[in-house]
Amino acid sequence: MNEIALPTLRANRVGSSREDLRIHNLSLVLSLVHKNVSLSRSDLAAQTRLNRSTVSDLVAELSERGLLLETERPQATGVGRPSHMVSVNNRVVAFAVEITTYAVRVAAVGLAGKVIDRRRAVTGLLPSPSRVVEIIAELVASIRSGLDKNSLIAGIGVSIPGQVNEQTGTLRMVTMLGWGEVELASMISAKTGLPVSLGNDGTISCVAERDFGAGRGFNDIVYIFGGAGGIGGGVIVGGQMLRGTAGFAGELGHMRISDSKIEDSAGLPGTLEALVKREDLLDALHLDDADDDELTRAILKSKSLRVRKLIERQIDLLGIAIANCVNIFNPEVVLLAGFLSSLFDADDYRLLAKARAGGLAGARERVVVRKAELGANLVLVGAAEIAFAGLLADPAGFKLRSPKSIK
Amino acid sequence: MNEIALPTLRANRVGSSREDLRIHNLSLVLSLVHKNVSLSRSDLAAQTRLNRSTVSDLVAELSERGLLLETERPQATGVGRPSHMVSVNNRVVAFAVEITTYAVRVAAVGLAGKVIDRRRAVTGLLPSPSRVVEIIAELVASIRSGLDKNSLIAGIGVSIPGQVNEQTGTLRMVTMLGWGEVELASMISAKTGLPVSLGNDGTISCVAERDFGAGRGFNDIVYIFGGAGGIGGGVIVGGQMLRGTAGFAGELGHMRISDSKIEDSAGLPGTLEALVKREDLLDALHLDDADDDELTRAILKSKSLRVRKLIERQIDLLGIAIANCVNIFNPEVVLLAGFLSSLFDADDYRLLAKARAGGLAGARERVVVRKAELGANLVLVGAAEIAFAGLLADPAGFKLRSPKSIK
DNA sequence: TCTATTTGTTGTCTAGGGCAACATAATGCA
DNA sequence: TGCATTATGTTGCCCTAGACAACAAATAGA
Repeated sequence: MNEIALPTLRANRVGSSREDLRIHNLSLVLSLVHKNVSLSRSDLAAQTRLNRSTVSDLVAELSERGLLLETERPQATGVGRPSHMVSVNNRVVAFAVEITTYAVRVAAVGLAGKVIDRRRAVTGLLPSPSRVVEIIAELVASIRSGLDKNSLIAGIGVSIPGQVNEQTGTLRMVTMLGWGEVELASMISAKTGLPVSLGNDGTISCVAERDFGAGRGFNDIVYIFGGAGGIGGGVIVGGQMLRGTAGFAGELGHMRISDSKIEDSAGLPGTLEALVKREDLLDALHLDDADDDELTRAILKSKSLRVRKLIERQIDLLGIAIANCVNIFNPEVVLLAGFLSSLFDADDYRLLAKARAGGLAGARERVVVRKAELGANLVLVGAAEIAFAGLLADPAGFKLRSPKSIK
Repeated sequence: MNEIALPTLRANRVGSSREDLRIHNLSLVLSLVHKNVSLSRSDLAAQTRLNRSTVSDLVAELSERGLLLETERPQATGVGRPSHMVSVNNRVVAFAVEITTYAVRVAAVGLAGKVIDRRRAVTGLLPSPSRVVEIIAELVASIRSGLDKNSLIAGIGVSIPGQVNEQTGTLRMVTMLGWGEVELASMISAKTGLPVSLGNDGTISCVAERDFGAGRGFNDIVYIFGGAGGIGGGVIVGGQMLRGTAGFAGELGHMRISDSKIEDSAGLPGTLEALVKREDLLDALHLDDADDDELTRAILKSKSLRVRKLIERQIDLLGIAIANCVNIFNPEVVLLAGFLSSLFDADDYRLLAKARAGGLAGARERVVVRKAELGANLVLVGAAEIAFAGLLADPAGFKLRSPKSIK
């Protein structure tokens, strides 16, 4: 029904001129097609409530700029003249980068959300920032050289397993990598000649879920992700990513919920991340390593009382955290990803009961708790999304690059 | 329900036409003058980045509608032709209603933020909703009859010490009054013939602080209020009130931060509200009743070890809650109101240290913790703000009423 | 008094969305 | 098969609202 994450125009406090109007409407149309991959022009007119002729004009401009494609032969859906389908041009691409503890993944992702090419390189343990930047630049260059000549490059979006100042493109405290303050965005930009956007991995995954996953159609989402390194999160408020002043918002894993002295990865005691750990589950199940599906299966199969107790404890704690989020954000949906979805599968009834018990009457009623949808490509798609953000916000003003023009 | 403060244009997902443009710019100008009480036309042009002639035109339309006033004799500020001052017309009024446990306050508040008239009636303990509505209607009517004939009435804004569905104007769970689900907005509207907006008291106070108090100039605010009935809160994200799906968001007091079994007013254990209580302070200080200033003085004067310990415990818990908020919202400022500001005064150093200790590196750095500013009129001003919201959002389309036309 | 500076005012220009009329392409029924 | 119906695309014109430029007005300072 409602479309989400549509472009908020510029939610700033300056006056708007006719140009802003045009930018907004172009942005709106492009964003709508982007989210739905393909739409008819009449759908666009209906959803935007703009005049047919206006939509035609907007679509024409976006097509001219190479952002949209119109099908020649429209297929009929019912009575009346069939409408042309408009789809996003997947030749408009962004480079999505995922930095993890010991590897880097880079992908070219089309505006239609399709992964066009993907490479991966192992960085080794605790690599230096400049080494990682080098590897990223190499991977980007090699993918770039293989792109279609007509491609248009929007930029690079990078997912970071730690804190990021999104305003300045600076890293802070990536404990998993042992990095302190690093000017990552400008470093990557210098080596590639492309604009770079950074984002926290939780935030980025949340965006991906909103646009293409279990969060579609929702405007108020709490997303909690459990990975090997800890628990991250992201929050969508009124269709918009919650960023905070510097982009540090959404650290749901470091929410303190207990008097326990056990510390999380950031050294904070009694937090959700400190108490609900993937490792503990693996230990109890005598698993060395497992992906989330294997973990879920192992949990469901296990007859061990110890495992049972552990899971109940973790579920109860997760329930408390969810309740806190519900009281604070009054969201439409809470999405659980990573091993937290294994906990959901283990005993969703208990989890929901616990979450409800801690929520206030009003807020908890309509809340839906769900598993996230997107799998391995999640972060890459999300990273591409933040790279596309500028283009989507101002389709006419955003400068796209060719695959050839290096630097 | 509606937005207050600066009008973020319509952050909606439909296309914009020229009319929307006009609405936005009118809204912007009116909101700016409203926030600053008085501004010169050149200031307006500078701040909105609109053309001088456009600002003139907008101001002229708003003046014609009786919303703004222009001074005849501009006073010079420097070189150049002096600019006309534009101020908000305080004859445009809203009725602000504050419902508390045993009394109702109603005020007429001008668009300039001045309280024009104010009445109060004691309701007795646990009055029925319809009784309270009756009292409100009477107070509104009596104030209304005394208003200047040229007044323009925007509507009624009501502050509720409990949960409110702002979308539907329905109350839920006002434990302090023993009320369940009540269609309060339509009840009041039926008796007064005026549009009614409801808001949670925490939310409303937060809005008032943002617009006229310690939150001026900030876009990301966490507000925590400690009253006799418990702890409420409000959050401003990117200049906008955090509302959630149904308007239940911002219940910071019910955030669970401990394993303690002590329950808060909603029956939730281990929450901030359960553990940090005004009552406990009064008890320890052997005070029967005291306002916040008296409380602060008593705290600072007290030499009792028991009091000292209690305060330290409360401060530490409040610090944890603040840290959680900082990690979740990455705000620019955290405002403490009510008896929480007494705790701040008691030992701000300890409180800040505790809050910092629980915050993540990035988010905690620039956070400022402050006492809220506005006093007794806070809630009334805030309630008026939510009544003005519709007018500020669409100055040309909003229907104002005369004092005479009853019903 | 004259100049520089800033602001207000007026008339004109123009971009861009609305609208109506018409063209087009499908369905459905006689 | 032909014609009515319906939904969509296209075209030309209109209108509004903001920009802009030129000029007037009001101040300070020399």
